[in-house]
Amino acid sequence: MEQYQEQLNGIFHALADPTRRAVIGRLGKGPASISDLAKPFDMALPSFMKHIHLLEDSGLIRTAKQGRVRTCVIEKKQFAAVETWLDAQRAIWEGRTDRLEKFVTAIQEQEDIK
Amino acid sequence: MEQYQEQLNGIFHALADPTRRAVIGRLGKGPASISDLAKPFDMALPSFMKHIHLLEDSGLIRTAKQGRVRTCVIEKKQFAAVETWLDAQRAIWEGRTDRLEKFVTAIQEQEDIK
DNA sequence: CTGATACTTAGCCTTATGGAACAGTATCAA
DNA sequence: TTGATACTGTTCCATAAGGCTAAGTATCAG
Repeated sequence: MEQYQEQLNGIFHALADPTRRAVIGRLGKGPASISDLAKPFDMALPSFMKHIHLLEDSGLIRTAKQGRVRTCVIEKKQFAAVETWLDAQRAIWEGRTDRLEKFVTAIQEQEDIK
Repeated sequence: MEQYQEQLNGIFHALADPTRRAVIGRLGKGPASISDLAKPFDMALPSFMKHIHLLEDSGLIRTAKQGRVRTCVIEKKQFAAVETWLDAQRAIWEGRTDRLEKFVTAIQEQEDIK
């Protein structure tokens, strides 16, 4: 539960940068290598790599190296955390008291205490 | 369009902090004053205010002062931007070529160039 | 084996973030 | 009118974020 919060921190932070959102957009069309991904950006490779690392740490993408090429893939499952959070908010707005809301208000309470 | 990107920067950044998400969660239940909102957090008021300002700048909440009390309200409409972006990503994943995707790939292209 | 390619590592720099303290200002309540 | 309440403004601090260059490593192509 606390872990869910940290997951959200990472995901939202990752999505807060336009470069990283663009990478997500690109990877939505299929896997790509680092240099392919980096091409459209006017940025030194090491700088770009930081974005990739951050995306990977957030769980939004996965990467693997084959020979000298690192290939990146989108991790669609991870986006569910955002969906869940949004749904949770709507549940609160609508005063719903179903299982989803209970799950969420529990988290919310945890958060409030902390 | 460029504006949409900056909106997303602000929103995602705002949501990347657990204190701010907790405030959103609380405001989902109804309006509240600054000090009511701040109560659950072990944080000096000026520090807390920064979160409020940031949330307000992102458009996720609105605030107004009456006498000495500033009341905060959630701005549900603003969450639509996140929804739109998520839908857009799914549209890309699914290779959809409807209007939504066209809108989004246009944005994506813009982003890629920049 | 040698050069080019594709990252990686390491360090540096500037600005932003998230926290603090402390001192104000402006209501409201008595 | 005086004290408490509810912010607000200012300044400071440590760390993280996002960029850079320069140098290093590890394939792969010839």
